[in-house]
Amino acid sequence: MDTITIKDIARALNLSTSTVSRALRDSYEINAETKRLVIEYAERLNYRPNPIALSLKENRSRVIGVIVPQIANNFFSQTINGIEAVAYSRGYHVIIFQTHESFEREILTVQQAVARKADGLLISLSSSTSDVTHLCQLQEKKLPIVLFDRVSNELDSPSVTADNFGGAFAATEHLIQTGRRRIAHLTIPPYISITQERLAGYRAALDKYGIPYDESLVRYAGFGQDEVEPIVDDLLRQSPDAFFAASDRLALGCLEALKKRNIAIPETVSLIGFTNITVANLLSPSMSTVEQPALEIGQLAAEQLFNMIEGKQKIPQPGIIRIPTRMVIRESSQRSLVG
Amino acid sequence: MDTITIKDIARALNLSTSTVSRALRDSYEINAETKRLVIEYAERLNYRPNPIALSLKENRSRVIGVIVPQIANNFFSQTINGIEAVAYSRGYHVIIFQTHESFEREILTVQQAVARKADGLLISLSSSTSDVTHLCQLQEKKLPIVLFDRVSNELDSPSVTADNFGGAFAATEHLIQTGRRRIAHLTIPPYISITQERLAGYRAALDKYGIPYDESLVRYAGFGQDEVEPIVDDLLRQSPDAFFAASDRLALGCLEALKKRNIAIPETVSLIGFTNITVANLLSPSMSTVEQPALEIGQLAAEQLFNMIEGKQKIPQPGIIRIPTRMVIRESSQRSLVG
DNA sequence: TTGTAGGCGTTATCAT
DNA sequence: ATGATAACGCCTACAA
Repeated sequence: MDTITIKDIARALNLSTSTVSRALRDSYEINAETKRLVIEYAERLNYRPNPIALSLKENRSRVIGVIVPQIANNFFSQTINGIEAVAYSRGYHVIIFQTHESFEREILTVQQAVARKADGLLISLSSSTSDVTHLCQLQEKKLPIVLFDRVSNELDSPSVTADNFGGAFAATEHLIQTGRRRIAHLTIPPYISITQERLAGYRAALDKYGIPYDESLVRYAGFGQDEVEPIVDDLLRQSPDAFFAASDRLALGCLEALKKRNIAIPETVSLIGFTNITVANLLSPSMSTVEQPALEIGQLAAEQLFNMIEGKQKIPQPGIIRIPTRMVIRESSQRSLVG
Repeated sequence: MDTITIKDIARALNLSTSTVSRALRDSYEINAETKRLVIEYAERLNYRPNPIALSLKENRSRVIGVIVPQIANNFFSQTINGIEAVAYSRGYHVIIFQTHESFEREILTVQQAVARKADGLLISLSSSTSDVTHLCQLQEKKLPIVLFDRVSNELDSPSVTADNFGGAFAATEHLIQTGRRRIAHLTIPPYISITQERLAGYRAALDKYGIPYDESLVRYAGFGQDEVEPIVDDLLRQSPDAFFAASDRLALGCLEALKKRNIAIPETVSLIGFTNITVANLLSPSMSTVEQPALEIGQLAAEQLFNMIEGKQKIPQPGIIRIPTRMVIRESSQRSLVG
């Protein structure tokens, strides 16, 4: 791999490496003619500074690390899109890591990012992460960290999520207002912040309408292939008159299971995740959704991070920014489950 | 960022950096006691070798670059999953770049990957890439490159795709066998290999059944938001009795447009892309699909790449590996468009 | 068995 | 205006 270096240019032009370096960085104290010569030659040979050498020297990489549980997930891939757009506009590159919902891999992954001298980290916590000391330590070492989506208040960092509470509240309220009382809540593992927030929104809505909270209507599902179906069966035994699923995957799994059992669904609300409105519109039976602003979350999180990285003067305000969700109501024609 | 280096260990233990280095790499020519001491100390301080320094020294990075048009795309995100799994198991890391379907960004992106000393590249070409000399040049410099999904025979590299011809043939044949004769083909930009292959499969099936190829039934759509609808309208004017869409996105766009116009669909086949079978199963109107083995494509492509990177001895067989697709037939109840 | 020196590509400091 | 030198963290040939 015959990469051309500053040395090559220096040799060819009978200059010292320092002169070449200065010429390329357009230093003022350099002869205009020399400068022209160097720049021309560099261009002709398509010289590119070695980012690795620069990283070693400057102890930074112009790379930010993005750590997500899964890439193959509509929400996260759209978030990454937003992050990448912002990073790109600032001349940074993005390196993406997956934790596969494993705490151990999250730790390894964070170590890797740090070892590779990422200038900052954007993290969405794995579902098995309850302890964030590994992140606290980095923060003490002044590494800029921003959490998004799955956040933690154990960590004093800026965080960006959707308004999960509000979205869940609206979804549940809608179901109540259309006559449902026994609303099943199918949700993701309990540790994650979004689960808690969505559950709280659900409970608050029940509260508001004087409907008692019934624990037997709430079920947590992991990320396994065949976990959803038995849980739906289980919930059906509680004779619910509506389903409120906390994610795309669960909502789809739920629909699938119900269809299989030939159960007509009055209305199912999938909270959070149906960024892909196109799909939701075409689903049968139809399903109302709460749309999550994935792109915006990514952009805003990235902007927060760059504020920390570049404007070191500003003290990062460690607080959670919540971006409003948007509810899309799709009425289904049947209501057979309604009491 | 108080990262601990080999120097720190040397100073603390009153040794030279070389001794420490050797001890850590478990060199045979080192005193067992010294070795123990060093390793223990390193562990206690949680020492991690600086990959950047290593990259600079060894002129390689243990990172492979993956270049895709879009991350936020079911197919690509699943492919990346497969790639990552293989890379991870070999101790490599993956850095992902998006070209956003732009030739210019593909070039920039490839340069970046090279500058960052990626040990190899996995590329799915952008839809606006017709010229691959930028890749040929790298190949001459011995950089291992493997193409996947969107390949090119201008480049003598191992390539991995789905059996697009076979999939399209099967899809079209199925439509013919169920009585259709005027099968509209809604497809992606013409430059890309997969478009050509799918079109060829479509034509071959028509041929087999003596149906003349009608150019007015074929339309290419770009990746813009609102491109699909007018094209579908256009196609409808040709009074087709079936649709064969060449991607997830187009198939969904097509369904959406038809639904909006209250047009009953006898059957639409979306070729290639519905990795997300769950969604396809729930769609209304239902739609047969050709499933693409995204994960396997990623894995196989990565394996090819590692063969080139590690077993430099083996001459990479520059040929296209085609992984079979799987067709899932979902019969729709209505057939109103059928002549 | 251990230490010294040089180099990977670049820039900053200090000469000249 | 330009050059020599050292340093970033690591490894390795060579010396001791």
